[in-house]
Amino acid sequence: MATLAEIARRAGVSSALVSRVINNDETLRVSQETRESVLRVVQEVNYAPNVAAQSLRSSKSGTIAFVVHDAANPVYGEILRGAQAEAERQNKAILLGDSAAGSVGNSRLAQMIGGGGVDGLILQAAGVQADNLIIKAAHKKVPVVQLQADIGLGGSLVLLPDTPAAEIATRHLRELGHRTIGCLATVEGLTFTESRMKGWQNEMGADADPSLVAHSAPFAVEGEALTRELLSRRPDITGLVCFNVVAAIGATRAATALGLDVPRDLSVVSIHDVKFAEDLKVPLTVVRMPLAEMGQVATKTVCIEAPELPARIAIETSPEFVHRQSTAAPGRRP
Amino acid sequence: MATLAEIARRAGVSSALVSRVINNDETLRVSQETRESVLRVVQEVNYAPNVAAQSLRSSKSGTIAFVVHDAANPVYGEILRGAQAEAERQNKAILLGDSAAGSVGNSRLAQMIGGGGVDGLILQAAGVQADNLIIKAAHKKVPVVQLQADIGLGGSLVLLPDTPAAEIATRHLRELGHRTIGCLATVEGLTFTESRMKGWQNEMGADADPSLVAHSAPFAVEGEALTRELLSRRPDITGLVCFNVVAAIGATRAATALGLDVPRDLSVVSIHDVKFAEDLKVPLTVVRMPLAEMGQVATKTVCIEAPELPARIAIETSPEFVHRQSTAAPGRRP
DNA sequence: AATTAGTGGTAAATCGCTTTACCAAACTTC
DNA sequence: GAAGTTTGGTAAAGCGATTTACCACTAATT
Repeated sequence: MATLAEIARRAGVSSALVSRVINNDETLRVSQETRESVLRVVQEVNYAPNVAAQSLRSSKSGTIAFVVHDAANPVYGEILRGAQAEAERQNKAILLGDSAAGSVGNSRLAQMIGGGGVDGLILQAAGVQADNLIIKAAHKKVPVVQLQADIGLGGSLVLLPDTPAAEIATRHLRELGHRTIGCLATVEGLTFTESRMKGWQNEMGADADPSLVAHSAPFAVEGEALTRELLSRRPDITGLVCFNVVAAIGATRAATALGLDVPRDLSVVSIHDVKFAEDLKVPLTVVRMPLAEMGQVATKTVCIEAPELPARIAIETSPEFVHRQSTAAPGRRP
Repeated sequence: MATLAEIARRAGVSSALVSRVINNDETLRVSQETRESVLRVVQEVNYAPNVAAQSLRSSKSGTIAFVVHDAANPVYGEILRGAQAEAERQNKAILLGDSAAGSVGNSRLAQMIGGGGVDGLILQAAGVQADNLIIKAAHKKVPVVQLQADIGLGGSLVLLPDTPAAEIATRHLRELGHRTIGCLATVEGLTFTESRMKGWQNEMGADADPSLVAHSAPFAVEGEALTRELLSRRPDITGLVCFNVVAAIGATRAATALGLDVPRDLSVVSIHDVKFAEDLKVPLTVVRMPLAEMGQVATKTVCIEAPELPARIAIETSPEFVHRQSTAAPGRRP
């Protein structure tokens, strides 16, 4: 692997000169021929600067960590896609951490976060308490952006239009004539859960009753179990707003298992879309969130070179309502 | 950010000593009290070694690059999960590259690969020609493992039990009584495509006719289009083996659009499973591949410290047949 | 002739960690 | 008491890139 010194030797100049030529140092005065001979050697040996050395010198790694609690979750895929695109623009590479795949805390990634090996940290920890060790590692060492929920890491918090999304979903059911609308929410206490709850409440008005609410982790089995419970508690429910599409799929399973037809007996609308929604037994009516944009904004934010990041960033892009066949007027087929 | 020197100063010793204490140098003779006072300071300042410096000194980055051409593809998610788990064991962090999300070639990731910033490269480029620049960057600088298809990068090639999987799928249809079985294959010429073709041929024997084969990229729309074409060419097809589950979903769309019932008029079996397969209109019968294991093996292989990696590694774990409702005897409902 | 101004570079110090080689001082041993 | 031996460390040389300060040499100006 070629080094600057090697090139300098071959070109018969100093390594300082080579570095300054390569980096287009404006203050450098160099003859055309010297410059060219340096560049020729650079080509010849296919030179690539050693990133560790650059990183050591500059205290910049060119890397940001993106930590989720389940990389296989389709929702994160889209956030990641947005993050990746923006990272490309910022000339950063993305280190992927999966807090479900193991304890991120004492992983290499944590070492890197603690040891100046990343320029920023984006953390998506919805539903699971963040790994304390990673928090500690990151503490004051690296810009942090939290996605969707404030789990006390400090740094920026990027939020989706959660309240509007829940309002859109709920309003849709109200407009179809539903009055008793259940709320299959996400994990209690998380920022986005509370914002979505507010959206549901806003539209439900006096009809918002605590017994209509269940909190589910974003897994199908849990969505199914909690929907069963919810429906046994409130058999009068005709519509259900789900805060997570994976839980919503569980909800349709529960309905089917209980002999209910979706949407005739139970309308289901969810936040977040899923691939192949059209191919499901019950194609879900959903409210799409600007997930890629969130990933993009988070990445951009974490790359800002500023003493203090903005505390909160709200993604303003409107959620997109997608009507499929899981919702209809009560008692009706679509 | 604390440095070794800082700790040394505080503890009143040399930084060499601190380093050797921290790294448990067996050859170091040190008094108990000195050791303890060093460790105390290390705790106090919450010391984390600078990874760039370590990396520069050791020529190891503790990082491996995992490059796919579409990180959102569910199939890769599982490979990635396996890779991540093994990376944890090897104490490596994973840099994720998405060759679809942008040109990996001149990205930071490519710089890192070329500049000693990664200890290994795992490349999944099925169906898309690999980015030449990344190939060049990696050339002879870093151990490379290719997944599923040899795209001329050298290094190791990790292969799934492709032929057995295709055999299992095809045999299943044969045993149900199908004779005219189409083959919705993946991109022609790729290693795994050819291996699966062989599996199909093995079971079809004399019935293997080239007109029964179509090659599709792993997208639903393309699977749909090619299935239409295939069925118009060979309307006598009663069973279809798909090499990719996403294309298989497209195939069921095509069948439905043509007024065919799956499985009564067309049985569909696919390689690879997908989440929520049970919730699809047509729950797909599939042959699951040991994807996580492939990710794990690839990671382990790329981490081997050896002059030469093994050229080929075959994953021997048997594919897992999962019978759902997309296959039945010709003319029958399940 | 002496000074100034420009041209075309270079030396050397960091960045922070690791490792090899070496060395005082204290303690044994003969 | 001279020669080893052990104990408990340290000095210094890198790893490779960047950057600041400085310098030799030529050409132009006074």
